[in-house]
This record gives sequence, C-alpha cells and structure tokens, in this order.
Amino acid sequence: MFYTILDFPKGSIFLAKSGKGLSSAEFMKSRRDLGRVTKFFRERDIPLVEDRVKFQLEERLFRQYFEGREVDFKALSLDRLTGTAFQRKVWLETRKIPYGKTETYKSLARRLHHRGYRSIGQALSRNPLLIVIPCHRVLSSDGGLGGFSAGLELKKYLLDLERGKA
DNA sequence: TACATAAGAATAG
DNA sequence: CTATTCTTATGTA
Repeated sequence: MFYTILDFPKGSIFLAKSGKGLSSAEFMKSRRDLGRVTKFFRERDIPLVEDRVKFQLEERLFRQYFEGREVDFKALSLDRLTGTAFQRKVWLETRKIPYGKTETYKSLARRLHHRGYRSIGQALSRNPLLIVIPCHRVLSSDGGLGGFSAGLELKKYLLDLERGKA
C-alpha cells in the first residue's frame, strides 16, 4: 500500500492506494493527524510506503480542484477495502452527483428506495474517500448543511469552491 | 419561527 | 441488545 500527503488551503489530505486503485483520501487538519489515519493500516499489518510518484494523476486532479476548476474524479479507479454493502450503495450513488450540484439525504434515500434518512448520513460519514466521493454535496432537505465528519467549515469551503465563490 | 420528540435504518460496541 | 448517527416529520407554543 502506498501513500502520499497533499496540502491544500485548509489542511492536508492523506491518500492511500493499492495496485488496484485509490482506497483512502482522508482529511487532516495538520500532519499530526497522520497517526490517526494510518491506524487502520497499522492494525491490519498492512505496510505503508510513501511514494509520491504513484499519485501523479491524483495530485494533478486535486490541485486543479482546489484551484476552483471543475474536476471529474470518476476517472480515478478505486479500491474500496472498507464498507458494508449498504455503505457502498450509498457511496456509489453519491459519486454520481455532478460537480457543483447538490442532493439531499432525502433524495438519496428515495433513489435507494430507502427511508432511513439517518442511515444515509451515517454511511456518508464513513466515507473513506473525501472529495472523490463528494459527500459534501449532500445537504439537509431544508437547505442546511447537515453534518460533516471532517468539520463543517471544510464542507462549506468545498461547496463555496464549487460555486466559484472561494 | 423555535424547540422537543418520535420514527426510521444501519452499524459499532 | 443498546447507543449512536452528516435526518425528517410532526406537534406545541
């Protein structure tokens, strides 16, 4: 498993990938959070090797994204090693939300023929691929932001970015 | 409008 | 089984 760290205006983002594709993209307020995000791998005795070269494509996409340009992360291949069947369904659906558009927990639920609105949010909160799976584009049905595991400020920042307001 | 409460589905402990 | 969660709908003032 390889990893690298990207910096952006609000903090850093930890990327990990296997030979198959990207498996994790976690937000870090600072590099001191590295211990937290690597815990998952250490617990499973999965060796982590820093290797920037393997992330050329990702680096470019993220850089463009933070410049405020429209980026389609669907080009990336993913290797999801966490998540239940339900969570994967939610993430897949979330991934279809196009740049700059937003959905609500409710509309997602309807698309999945599902009424457990909170479960949707819960599944999103376990999203291991921040930004690549745009969980920040999912809002409350009253227009509010809803929650965000990496911090609401970040959610707001990402939304502003996509609205061309950052 | 604002706040409390119930209903609802899935998951972690 | 219980508690918790990135929700929503309803009731009450």
